[in-house]
Amino acid sequence: MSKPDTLSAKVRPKTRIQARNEARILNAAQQIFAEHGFRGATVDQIAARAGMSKPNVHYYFKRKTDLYLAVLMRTLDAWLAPFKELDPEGDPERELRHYISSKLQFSRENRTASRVFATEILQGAPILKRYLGEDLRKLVERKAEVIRHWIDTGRLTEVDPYHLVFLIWAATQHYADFSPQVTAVMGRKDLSKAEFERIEESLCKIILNGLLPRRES
Amino acid sequence: MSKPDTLSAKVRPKTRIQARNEARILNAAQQIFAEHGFRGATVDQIAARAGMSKPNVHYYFKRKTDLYLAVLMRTLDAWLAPFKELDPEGDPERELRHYISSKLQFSRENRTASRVFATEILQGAPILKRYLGEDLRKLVERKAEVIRHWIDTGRLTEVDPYHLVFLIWAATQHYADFSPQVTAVMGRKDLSKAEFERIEESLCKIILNGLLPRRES
DNA sequence: AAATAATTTGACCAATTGGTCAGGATCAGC
DNA sequence: GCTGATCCTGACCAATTGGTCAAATTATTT
Repeated sequence: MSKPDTLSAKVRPKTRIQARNEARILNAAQQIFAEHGFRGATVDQIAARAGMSKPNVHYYFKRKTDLYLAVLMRTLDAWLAPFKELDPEGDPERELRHYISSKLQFSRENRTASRVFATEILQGAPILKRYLGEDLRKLVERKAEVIRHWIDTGRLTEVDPYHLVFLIWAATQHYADFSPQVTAVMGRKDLSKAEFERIEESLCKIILNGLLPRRES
Repeated sequence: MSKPDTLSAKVRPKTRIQARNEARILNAAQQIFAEHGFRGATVDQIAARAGMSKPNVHYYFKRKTDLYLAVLMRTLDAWLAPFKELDPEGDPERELRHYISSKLQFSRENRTASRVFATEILQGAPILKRYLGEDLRKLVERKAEVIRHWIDTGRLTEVDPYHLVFLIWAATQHYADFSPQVTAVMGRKDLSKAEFERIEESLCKIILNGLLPRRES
Protein backbone atom coordinates (compact mmCIF):
# COMPACT_ATOMS: atom_id res chain seq x y z
CA MET A 1 0.00 0.00 0.00
CA SER A 2 2.88 2.37 -0.65
CA LYS A 3 1.38 5.10 -2.71
CA PRO A 4 4.08 6.51 -4.93
CA ASP A 5 4.77 10.06 -3.87
CA THR A 6 7.10 11.63 -6.29
CA LEU A 7 8.39 14.74 -4.68
CA SER A 8 9.87 13.41 -1.48
CA ALA A 9 12.00 10.43 -0.62
CA LYS A 10 10.22 7.14 -0.72
CA VAL A 11 9.63 5.14 2.40
CA ARG A 12 9.52 2.04 0.26
CA PRO A 13 12.02 1.92 -2.52
CA LYS A 14 10.64 2.34 -6.02
CA THR A 15 9.72 -0.83 -7.78
CA ARG A 16 10.97 -1.28 -11.31
CA ILE A 17 7.46 -0.73 -12.66
CA GLN A 18 7.15 2.43 -10.66
CA ALA A 19 10.42 3.84 -11.93
CA ARG A 20 9.60 2.95 -15.50
CA ASN A 21 6.09 4.35 -15.46
CA GLU A 22 6.95 7.54 -13.64
CA ALA A 23 9.67 8.19 -16.19
CA ARG A 24 7.25 7.49 -19.03
CA ILE A 25 4.65 9.81 -17.58
CA LEU A 26 7.12 12.60 -16.91
CA ASN A 27 8.46 12.42 -20.44
CA ALA A 28 4.99 12.42 -21.90
CA ALA A 29 3.91 15.26 -19.64
CA GLN A 30 6.95 17.29 -20.59
CA GLN A 31 6.02 17.03 -24.25
CA ILE A 32 2.37 17.89 -23.74
CA PHE A 33 3.09 20.76 -21.36
CA ALA A 34 5.64 22.09 -23.85
CA GLU A 35 3.06 21.97 -26.62
CA HIS A 36 0.11 23.45 -24.76
CA GLY A 37 1.18 24.99 -21.48
CA PHE A 38 -0.26 23.94 -18.15
CA ARG A 39 -3.89 24.84 -18.72
CA GLY A 40 -3.94 23.70 -22.32
CA ALA A 41 -2.53 20.28 -21.54
CA THR A 42 -4.96 17.51 -20.62
CA VAL A 43 -4.30 14.49 -18.48
CA ASP A 44 -5.91 12.38 -21.20
CA GLN A 45 -3.34 13.54 -23.73
CA ILE A 46 -0.51 12.87 -21.34
CA ALA A 47 -1.85 9.41 -20.55
CA ALA A 48 -2.22 8.63 -24.24
CA ARG A 49 1.31 9.73 -25.03
CA ALA A 50 2.62 7.73 -22.09
CA GLY A 51 0.73 4.74 -23.41
CA MET A 52 -1.51 4.22 -20.41
CA SER A 53 -4.93 5.06 -19.08
CA LYS A 54 -5.84 8.29 -17.36
CA PRO A 55 -6.59 6.70 -13.98
CA ASN A 56 -3.22 5.03 -14.21
CA VAL A 57 -1.53 8.38 -14.56
CA HIS A 58 -3.45 9.58 -11.53
CA TYR A 59 -2.21 6.56 -9.67
CA TYR A 60 1.32 7.89 -9.90
CA PHE A 61 0.56 11.62 -9.78
CA LYS A 62 -2.58 12.47 -7.83
CA ARG A 63 -3.14 15.85 -9.44
CA LYS A 64 -2.21 17.56 -12.64
CA THR A 65 -0.33 20.24 -10.72
CA ASP A 66 1.85 17.61 -9.04
CA LEU A 67 2.82 16.36 -12.45
CA TYR A 68 3.55 19.86 -13.69
CA LEU A 69 5.64 20.62 -10.66
CA ALA A 70 7.60 17.41 -11.04
CA VAL A 71 8.34 18.18 -14.69
CA LEU A 72 9.40 21.70 -13.84
CA MET A 73 11.63 20.67 -10.98
CA ARG A 74 13.57 18.02 -12.77
CA THR A 75 14.29 20.61 -15.46
CA LEU A 76 15.63 23.25 -13.14
CA ASP A 77 18.83 21.49 -12.18
CA ALA A 78 19.85 20.77 -15.75
CA TRP A 79 18.91 24.29 -16.73
CA LEU A 80 21.12 25.78 -14.05
CA ALA A 81 24.06 23.40 -14.14
CA PRO A 82 26.05 25.29 -16.80
CA PHE A 83 25.56 28.56 -14.97
CA LYS A 84 26.96 27.20 -11.75
CA GLU A 85 30.06 26.09 -13.61
CA LEU A 86 31.11 29.68 -14.34
CA ASP A 87 34.46 29.73 -12.55
CA PRO A 88 35.55 33.01 -10.93
CA GLU A 89 39.18 31.89 -11.13
CA GLY A 90 39.05 30.99 -14.80
CA ASP A 91 39.89 33.06 -17.83
CA PRO A 92 36.86 35.20 -18.78
CA GLU A 93 36.97 34.36 -22.47
CA ARG A 94 37.33 30.66 -21.81
CA GLU A 95 34.62 30.67 -19.16
CA LEU A 96 32.08 32.58 -21.25
CA ARG A 97 32.81 30.50 -24.32
CA HIS A 98 32.30 27.38 -22.28
CA TYR A 99 29.08 28.75 -20.82
CA ILE A 100 27.65 29.62 -24.22
CA SER A 101 28.64 26.20 -25.47
CA SER A 102 27.00 24.42 -22.53
CA LYS A 103 23.80 26.42 -22.85
CA LEU A 104 23.59 25.66 -26.56
CA GLN A 105 24.15 21.99 -25.87
CA PHE A 106 21.30 22.12 -23.39
CA SER A 107 19.09 23.76 -26.00
CA ARG A 108 19.87 21.04 -28.47
CA GLU A 109 19.48 18.10 -26.11
CA ASN A 110 16.63 19.31 -23.93
CA ARG A 111 14.39 21.20 -26.28
CA THR A 112 11.09 20.26 -24.72
CA ALA A 113 12.38 20.84 -21.20
CA SER A 114 13.48 24.29 -22.23
CA ARG A 115 10.08 24.94 -23.75
CA VAL A 116 8.20 23.95 -20.61
CA PHE A 117 10.39 26.30 -18.67
CA ALA A 118 9.88 29.06 -21.22
CA THR A 119 6.12 28.60 -21.21
CA GLU A 120 6.01 28.79 -17.44
CA ILE A 121 7.87 32.09 -17.43
CA LEU A 122 5.98 33.44 -20.42
CA GLN A 123 2.75 32.86 -18.59
CA GLY A 124 3.94 34.87 -15.64
CA ALA A 125 5.86 32.16 -13.78
CA PRO A 126 2.95 31.42 -11.42
CA ILE A 127 4.78 28.44 -9.95
CA LEU A 128 8.41 29.49 -10.32
CA LYS A 129 8.07 33.15 -9.35
CA ARG A 130 9.11 32.57 -5.78
CA TYR A 131 12.09 30.48 -6.80
CA LEU A 132 13.20 33.02 -9.39
CA GLY A 133 13.10 35.85 -6.89
CA GLU A 134 14.96 33.95 -4.19
CA ASP A 135 17.40 31.19 -5.12
CA LEU A 136 17.97 32.14 -8.73
CA ARG A 137 18.28 35.77 -7.86
CA LYS A 138 21.01 35.08 -5.31
CA LEU A 139 22.82 32.82 -7.74
CA VAL A 140 22.80 35.41 -10.49
CA GLU A 141 23.90 38.01 -7.99
CA ARG A 142 26.98 35.96 -7.19
CA LYS A 143 27.82 35.35 -10.82
CA ALA A 144 27.26 39.00 -11.62
CA GLU A 145 29.92 39.80 -9.05
CA VAL A 146 32.30 37.50 -10.83
CA ILE A 147 31.67 39.28 -14.10
CA ARG A 148 31.99 42.64 -12.39
CA HIS A 149 35.35 41.52 -11.06
CA TRP A 150 36.47 40.59 -14.57
CA ILE A 151 35.44 44.03 -15.73
CA ASP A 152 37.13 45.83 -12.87
CA THR A 153 40.40 44.04 -13.57
CA GLY A 154 40.21 45.15 -17.17
CA ARG A 155 39.56 41.75 -18.65
CA LEU A 156 36.11 42.62 -19.97
CA THR A 157 34.62 45.79 -21.40
CA GLU A 158 32.44 47.77 -19.03
CA VAL A 159 28.97 46.33 -19.37
CA ASP A 160 26.04 45.58 -17.07
CA PRO A 161 26.67 41.99 -15.88
CA TYR A 162 22.96 41.24 -15.54
CA HIS A 163 22.18 42.18 -19.11
CA LEU A 164 25.15 40.19 -20.29
CA VAL A 165 23.72 37.14 -18.55
CA PHE A 166 20.29 37.79 -20.01
CA LEU A 167 21.81 38.19 -23.46
CA ILE A 168 23.47 34.79 -23.24
CA TRP A 169 20.32 33.17 -21.89
CA ALA A 170 18.19 34.72 -24.61
CA ALA A 171 20.55 33.97 -27.47
CA THR A 172 21.12 30.34 -26.54
CA GLN A 173 17.61 29.41 -25.45
CA HIS A 174 16.21 30.94 -28.61
CA TYR A 175 17.31 27.89 -30.55
CA ALA A 176 15.32 25.59 -28.29
CA ASP A 177 12.25 27.69 -27.64
CA PHE A 178 11.79 29.28 -31.04
CA SER A 179 13.19 26.53 -33.19
CA PRO A 180 10.04 26.38 -35.36
CA GLN A 181 10.71 29.96 -36.38
CA VAL A 182 14.42 29.38 -36.88
CA THR A 183 13.94 26.31 -39.04
CA ALA A 184 11.13 27.91 -41.05
CA VAL A 185 13.14 31.04 -41.75
CA MET A 186 16.27 29.08 -42.62
CA GLY A 187 14.29 26.62 -44.71
CA ARG A 188 15.63 23.67 -42.75
CA LYS A 189 13.82 20.63 -41.54
CA ASP A 190 15.57 20.76 -38.17
CA LEU A 191 18.69 22.07 -36.52
CA SER A 192 21.55 19.62 -36.91
CA LYS A 193 24.50 19.33 -34.62
CA ALA A 194 26.59 20.91 -37.34
CA GLU A 195 24.22 23.87 -37.42
CA PHE A 196 24.55 24.22 -33.67
CA GLU A 197 28.31 24.41 -34.09
CA ARG A 198 27.86 27.23 -36.55
CA ILE A 199 25.56 28.92 -34.05
CA GLU A 200 28.15 28.60 -31.33
CA GLU A 201 30.79 30.06 -33.58
CA SER A 202 28.61 33.03 -34.51
CA LEU A 203 27.47 33.75 -30.98
CA CYS A 204 30.94 33.48 -29.50
CA LYS A 205 32.36 35.65 -32.21
CA ILE A 206 29.88 38.44 -31.70
CA ILE A 207 29.56 38.34 -27.95
CA LEU A 208 33.17 37.70 -27.06
CA ASN A 209 34.48 40.08 -29.66
CA GLY A 210 32.16 42.61 -28.16
CA LEU A 211 33.27 41.94 -24.62
CA LEU A 212 36.99 41.62 -24.84
CA PRO A 213 38.83 44.89 -24.57
CA ARG A 214 40.09 46.27 -27.85
CA ARG A 215 43.76 46.37 -28.52
CA GLU A 216 45.81 47.02 -31.61
CA SER A 217 45.01 44.51 -34.29
CA MET B 1 -28.38 42.32 -40.54
CA SER B 2 -24.71 42.96 -41.28
CA LYS B 3 -22.90 40.41 -39.22
CA PRO B 4 -19.52 41.83 -38.33
CA ASP B 5 -16.86 39.81 -40.11
CA THR B 6 -13.55 40.88 -38.86
CA LEU B 7 -11.00 39.56 -41.24
CA SER B 8 -12.17 41.02 -44.53
CA ALA B 9 -13.44 44.41 -45.56
CA LYS B 10 -16.89 45.26 -44.37
CA VAL B 11 -19.74 45.63 -46.78
CA ARG B 12 -21.37 47.92 -44.29
CA PRO B 13 -19.03 50.29 -42.53
CA LYS B 14 -18.34 49.53 -38.90
CA THR B 15 -20.64 51.17 -36.44
CA ARG B 16 -19.11 52.91 -33.47
CA ILE B 17 -20.29 50.14 -31.19
CA GLN B 18 -18.76 47.57 -33.45
CA ALA B 19 -15.38 49.28 -33.55
CA ARG B 20 -15.37 49.79 -29.80
CA ASN B 21 -16.39 46.26 -28.92
CA GLU B 22 -14.11 44.55 -31.39
CA ALA B 23 -11.21 46.54 -29.99
CA ARG B 24 -12.20 45.64 -26.45
CA ILE B 25 -12.47 41.98 -27.31
CA LEU B 26 -9.18 41.90 -29.18
CA ASN B 27 -7.36 43.55 -26.30
CA ALA B 28 -8.91 41.18 -23.79
CA ALA B 29 -8.17 38.18 -25.99
CA GLN B 30 -4.57 39.26 -26.40
CA GLN B 31 -4.10 39.31 -22.66
CA ILE B 32 -5.77 35.96 -22.07
CA PHE B 33 -3.99 34.25 -24.96
CA ALA B 34 -0.70 35.67 -23.67
CA GLU B 35 -1.39 34.25 -20.23
CA HIS B 36 -2.61 30.82 -21.22
CA GLY B 37 -1.93 30.12 -24.88
CA PHE B 38 -4.63 29.21 -27.35
CA ARG B 39 -5.88 26.03 -25.73
CA GLY B 40 -5.58 27.27 -22.21
CA ALA B 41 -7.56 30.42 -22.88
CA THR B 42 -11.34 30.27 -22.50
CA VAL B 43 -13.91 32.39 -24.24
CA ASP B 44 -15.53 33.01 -20.87
CA GLN B 45 -12.33 34.55 -19.54
CA ILE B 46 -11.97 36.72 -22.59
CA ALA B 47 -15.58 37.86 -22.34
CA ALA B 48 -15.17 38.66 -18.66
CA ARG B 49 -12.03 40.70 -19.26
CA ALA B 50 -13.73 42.52 -22.12
CA GLY B 51 -16.62 43.27 -19.80
CA MET B 52 -19.30 41.46 -21.78
CA SER B 53 -21.08 38.15 -22.03
CA LYS B 54 -19.78 35.10 -23.82
CA PRO B 55 -22.48 35.05 -26.49
CA ASN B 56 -21.72 38.68 -27.14
CA VAL B 57 -18.12 37.82 -27.89
CA HIS B 58 -19.32 35.14 -30.26
CA TYR B 59 -21.48 37.73 -31.95
CA TYR B 60 -18.33 39.54 -33.06
CA PHE B 61 -16.05 36.55 -33.52
CA LYS B 62 -17.88 33.37 -34.44
CA ARG B 63 -15.17 31.00 -33.26
CA LYS B 64 -12.30 31.07 -30.86
CA THR B 65 -9.86 30.41 -33.69
CA ASP B 66 -11.09 33.50 -35.56
CA LEU B 67 -10.33 35.55 -32.50
CA TYR B 68 -6.90 33.99 -32.12
CA LEU B 69 -6.11 34.60 -35.76
CA ALA B 70 -7.22 38.21 -35.55
CA VAL B 71 -5.02 38.82 -32.49
CA LEU B 72 -2.07 37.18 -34.18
CA MET B 73 -2.45 39.06 -37.42
CA ARG B 74 -2.70 42.50 -35.98
CA THR B 75 0.53 41.77 -34.10
CA LEU B 76 2.50 40.67 -37.11
CA ASP B 77 2.75 44.05 -38.78
CA ALA B 78 3.99 45.81 -35.69
CA TRP B 79 6.37 42.96 -35.00
CA LEU B 80 7.90 43.21 -38.46
CA ALA B 81 7.91 46.96 -38.97
CA PRO B 82 11.33 47.61 -37.43
CA PHE B 83 12.87 44.83 -39.49
CA LYS B 84 11.61 46.27 -42.74
CA GLU B 85 13.23 49.58 -41.86
CA LEU B 86 16.75 48.13 -42.08
CA ASP B 87 18.14 50.29 -44.85
CA PRO B 88 20.70 48.72 -47.23
CA GLU B 89 22.05 52.16 -48.05
CA GLY B 90 22.52 53.22 -44.45
CA ASP B 91 25.55 52.92 -42.24
CA PRO B 92 25.66 49.43 -40.69
CA GLU B 93 26.34 50.62 -37.16
CA ARG B 94 23.58 53.21 -37.33
CA GLU B 95 21.13 50.78 -38.89
CA LEU B 96 21.75 48.00 -36.41
CA ARG B 97 21.65 50.35 -33.48
CA HIS B 98 18.36 51.71 -34.73
CA TYR B 99 17.00 48.21 -35.24
CA ILE B 100 17.91 47.09 -31.73
CA SER B 101 16.38 50.26 -30.37
CA SER B 102 13.12 49.77 -32.29
CA LYS B 103 12.83 46.15 -31.24
CA LEU B 104 13.38 47.06 -27.61
CA GLN B 105 10.75 49.75 -27.87
CA PHE B 106 8.36 47.19 -29.27
CA SER B 107 9.14 44.88 -26.35
CA ARG B 108 8.39 47.61 -23.89
CA GLU B 109 5.21 48.88 -25.51
CA ASN B 110 3.72 45.64 -26.79
CA ARG B 111 4.58 43.12 -24.15
CA THR B 112 1.43 41.04 -24.37
CA ALA B 113 1.46 41.08 -28.17
CA SER B 114 5.00 39.78 -28.11
CA ARG B 115 4.00 37.08 -25.66
CA VAL B 116 1.13 35.85 -27.81
CA PHE B 117 3.52 35.65 -30.70
CA ALA B 118 6.10 33.85 -28.59
CA THR B 119 3.56 31.36 -27.29
CA GLU B 120 2.41 30.58 -30.79
CA ILE B 121 5.94 29.79 -31.94
CA LEU B 122 6.82 27.99 -28.74
CA GLN B 123 3.89 25.69 -29.28
CA GLY B 124 5.11 24.79 -32.74
CA ALA B 125 3.61 27.70 -34.67
CA PRO B 126 0.57 25.66 -35.81
CA ILE B 127 -1.04 28.75 -37.31
CA LEU B 128 1.96 30.81 -38.33
CA LYS B 129 4.17 28.02 -39.68
CA ARG B 130 3.17 28.63 -43.27
CA TYR B 131 3.70 32.36 -42.98
CA LEU B 132 7.09 31.92 -41.32
CA GLY B 133 8.30 29.61 -44.05
CA GLU B 134 7.10 31.81 -46.88
CA ASP B 135 6.80 35.57 -46.39
CA LEU B 136 9.03 35.94 -43.37
CA ARG B 137 11.61 33.63 -44.86
CA LYS B 138 11.86 35.73 -48.00
CA LEU B 139 12.04 38.91 -45.99
CA VAL B 140 14.86 37.63 -43.82
CA GLU B 141 16.60 36.35 -46.92
CA ARG B 142 16.63 39.86 -48.36
CA LYS B 143 17.87 41.43 -45.15
CA ALA B 144 20.51 38.74 -44.78
CA GLU B 145 21.81 39.78 -48.18
CA VAL B 146 22.09 43.33 -46.94
CA ILE B 147 24.13 42.19 -43.97
CA ARG B 148 26.22 39.97 -46.20
CA HIS B 149 26.94 43.00 -48.35
CA TRP B 150 28.05 44.96 -45.31
CA ILE B 151 30.38 42.13 -44.41
CA ASP B 152 31.77 41.76 -47.91
CA THR B 153 32.57 45.46 -48.05
CA GLY B 154 34.49 45.15 -44.80
CA ARG B 155 32.08 47.13 -42.68
CA LEU B 156 31.13 44.20 -40.45
CA THR B 157 33.06 41.24 -39.13
CA GLU B 158 32.48 37.98 -40.93
CA VAL B 159 29.48 36.38 -39.23
CA ASP B 160 26.45 34.36 -40.31
CA PRO B 161 23.77 37.00 -41.08
CA TYR B 162 20.94 34.70 -40.06
CA HIS B 163 22.34 34.05 -36.62
CA LEU B 164 23.00 37.73 -36.19
CA VAL B 165 19.34 38.41 -36.89
CA PHE B 166 18.27 35.67 -34.48
CA LEU B 167 20.60 37.07 -31.83
CA ILE B 168 18.98 40.47 -32.07
CA TRP B 169 15.49 38.99 -32.04
CA ALA B 170 16.29 36.82 -29.05
CA ALA B 171 18.05 39.49 -27.04
CA THR B 172 15.39 42.15 -27.53
CA GLN B 173 12.28 39.99 -27.25
CA HIS B 174 13.64 38.44 -24.10
CA TYR B 175 12.66 41.56 -22.16
CA ALA B 176 9.05 41.24 -23.27
CA ASP B 177 8.58 37.49 -23.20
CA PHE B 178 10.61 36.62 -20.12
CA SER B 179 10.10 39.79 -18.15
CA PRO B 180 8.86 37.91 -15.06
CA GLN B 181 12.24 36.22 -14.88
CA VAL B 182 14.15 39.41 -15.55
CA THR B 183 12.32 41.40 -12.91
CA ALA B 184 12.51 38.59 -10.36
CA VAL B 185 16.24 38.12 -10.85
CA MET B 186 16.90 41.86 -10.77
CA GLY B 187 14.61 42.35 -7.79
CA ARG B 188 12.58 44.96 -9.60
CA LYS B 189 8.85 45.46 -9.68
CA ASP B 190 8.88 46.14 -13.40
CA LEU B 191 11.13 47.31 -16.18
CA SER B 192 11.10 51.10 -16.38
CA LYS B 193 11.87 53.11 -19.44
CA ALA B 194 15.17 54.04 -17.85
CA GLU B 195 15.99 50.37 -17.43
CA PHE B 196 15.23 49.80 -21.09
CA GLU B 197 17.70 52.53 -21.97
CA ARG B 198 20.34 50.72 -19.95
CA ILE B 199 19.42 47.53 -21.78
CA GLU B 200 19.80 49.25 -25.11
CA GLU B 201 23.17 50.57 -24.13
CA SER B 202 24.41 47.17 -22.99
CA LEU B 203 23.11 45.31 -26.01
CA CYS B 204 24.46 47.82 -28.48
CA LYS B 205 27.80 47.87 -26.76
CA ILE B 206 28.25 44.12 -26.85
CA ILE B 207 26.74 43.38 -30.23
CA LEU B 208 28.10 46.34 -32.15
CA ASN B 209 31.48 46.13 -30.50
CA GLY B 210 31.49 42.52 -31.53
CA LEU B 211 30.49 43.24 -35.08
CA LEU B 212 32.51 46.25 -36.07
CA PRO B 213 35.93 45.44 -37.41
CA ARG B 214 38.74 45.99 -34.94
CA ARG B 215 41.14 48.76 -35.51
CA GLU B 216 43.79 50.35 -33.37
CA SER B 217 42.24 51.82 -30.25
C1' DA C 1 -43.34 57.26 -33.71
C1' DA C 2 -42.93 53.41 -36.29
C1' DA C 3 -40.09 50.33 -38.55
C1' DT C 4 -35.96 48.24 -39.34
C1' DA C 5 -31.45 46.84 -38.24
C1' DA C 6 -27.93 46.03 -34.77
C1' DT C 7 -26.78 44.42 -30.29
C1' DT C 8 -27.17 41.72 -26.07
C1' DT C 9 -28.30 37.89 -23.13
C1' DG C 10 -30.34 33.83 -20.39
C1' DA C 11 -30.98 29.31 -21.11
C1' DC C 12 -29.33 25.61 -23.15
C1' DC C 13 -26.45 21.68 -25.41
C1' DA C 14 -23.07 18.15 -26.40
C1' DA C 15 -18.35 17.32 -25.61
C1' DT C 16 -14.44 17.52 -22.73
C1' DT C 17 -12.29 18.30 -18.46
C1' DG C 18 -9.82 16.75 -13.82
C1' DG C 19 -10.55 13.49 -10.68
C1' DT C 20 -12.67 9.26 -7.99
C1' DC C 21 -13.57 4.52 -6.85
C1' DA C 22 -14.53 -0.31 -6.50
C1' DG C 23 -12.97 -4.17 -8.16
C1' DG C 24 -9.97 -6.92 -11.07
C1' DA C 25 -5.26 -8.19 -12.70
C1' DT C 26 -0.50 -8.79 -11.81
C1' DC C 27 3.49 -9.03 -9.23
C1' DA C 28 6.93 -10.42 -5.44
C1' DG C 29 8.03 -13.20 -1.70
C1' DC C 30 6.94 -17.40 0.67
C1' DG D 1 0.90 -23.29 -4.95
C1' DC D 2 -0.81 -19.06 -1.49
C1' DT D 3 -0.90 -14.21 0.28
C1' DG D 4 -0.55 -9.54 0.44
C1' DA D 5 0.90 -5.56 -1.82
C1' DT D 6 1.16 -3.17 -6.07
C1' DC D 7 -0.74 -1.94 -10.33
C1' DC D 8 -4.43 -1.11 -13.64
C1' DT D 9 -9.04 -0.04 -15.58
C1' DG D 10 -14.13 0.68 -16.80
C1' DA D 11 -17.57 3.26 -15.23
C1' DC D 12 -18.70 7.21 -13.31
C1' DC D 13 -19.18 12.29 -11.59
C1' DA D 14 -19.49 17.26 -11.24
C1' DA D 15 -17.60 21.18 -13.42
C1' DT D 16 -16.14 23.52 -17.45
C1' DT D 17 -15.76 23.98 -22.26
C1' DG D 18 -16.97 26.11 -27.13
C1' DG D 19 -20.86 27.18 -29.30
C1' DT D 20 -26.11 28.00 -30.44
C1' DC D 21 -30.56 30.27 -30.45
C1' DA D 22 -34.78 32.57 -29.69
C1' DA D 23 -36.21 36.35 -27.58
C1' DA D 24 -35.42 40.78 -25.56
C1' DT D 25 -33.17 45.23 -25.79
C1' DT D 26 -31.17 49.15 -27.91
C1' DA D 27 -29.76 52.20 -32.07
C1' DT D 28 -30.65 54.01 -36.36
C1' DT D 29 -33.32 55.43 -40.07
C1' DT D 30 -37.56 56.90 -42.09
